[in-house]
Amino acid sequence: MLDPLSSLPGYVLSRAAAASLAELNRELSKIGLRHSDVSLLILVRANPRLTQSDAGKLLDIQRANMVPLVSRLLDLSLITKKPVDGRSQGLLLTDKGKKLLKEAQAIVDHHEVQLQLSIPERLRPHLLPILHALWDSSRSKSG
Amino acid sequence: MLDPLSSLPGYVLSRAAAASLAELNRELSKIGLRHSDVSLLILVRANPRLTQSDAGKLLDIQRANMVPLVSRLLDLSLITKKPVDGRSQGLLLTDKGKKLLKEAQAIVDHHEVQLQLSIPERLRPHLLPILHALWDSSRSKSG
DNA sequence: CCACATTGCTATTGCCAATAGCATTTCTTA
DNA sequence: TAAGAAATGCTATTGGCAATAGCAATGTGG
Repeated sequence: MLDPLSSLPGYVLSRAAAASLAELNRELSKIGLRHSDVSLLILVRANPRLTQSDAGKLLDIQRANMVPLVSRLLDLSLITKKPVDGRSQGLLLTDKGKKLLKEAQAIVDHHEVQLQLSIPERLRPHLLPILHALWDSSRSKSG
Repeated sequence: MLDPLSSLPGYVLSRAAAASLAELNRELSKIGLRHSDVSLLILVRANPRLTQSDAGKLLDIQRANMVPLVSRLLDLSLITKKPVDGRSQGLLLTDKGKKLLKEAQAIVDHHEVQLQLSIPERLRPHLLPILHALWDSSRSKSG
């Protein structure tokens, strides 16, 4: 059966990303989180009092779509909000959030290592540069 | 603002794929198609009388989710069904489908070329091998 | 002060994947 | 060949996530 799609980098890129994300989500579901939760938690840990809007900019998630994501983490008591001014609220990890993030981080780390190991050693140094090049170029067309 | 995510290959992979797909869909929307439509059309062109189930296997789309996809292309008169046996039906491109696919192919080709050009020439030969390595490993975990 | 931008939000829509279950048809094999 | 197993196409539903339009409250700069 002919598969003309597998010679198209764009197609393979999408398939690889989808499969990788699905695998990560499978692992993360064991601790009740999704990849989007973890990316936000990691961001808030690195940037305490980060604004919901600014987080959205870094994650390329629109303000409107940040609402249910943040709400979920609030409901789970993984983060809190502290008013920065009258309209903005800085996000902070709770102790529970910090603790759960450590577990999530272990899962993510393992996932990332597996990703690295999955490609031939010879090609490994080129992985991140190539991905960043792809990312940057696509980004410049939309943002 | 710290962005600890951009050093994670898995994260960058997802972001790159999402951005690339969004860009492709933007272009394809001009001719009323989506990337999933085009991938199926390309597959049917390469494998006339391909079964809906087999197409799903190649595209990694479950049988249930193939239904609305195929229905849409039928409604648009881009494909037809010809019974293969009592339960299976082979998919075929209509003349209209062939014509529209040519336009889609031009868009896809341009997209793929841009993708290639977006990364430094030195890294270009490594693109497809790396993506395939990522795809294969993720695939082996789920399929 | 006033026009403008920003923040967080509601509400809706669309795309796509996942699951469970069903009727029909085909294949297997005992 | 009859019976059980598998395959095919489908319905119906759910969940995750992105995109859009619009709103009230708040902040900012001329």
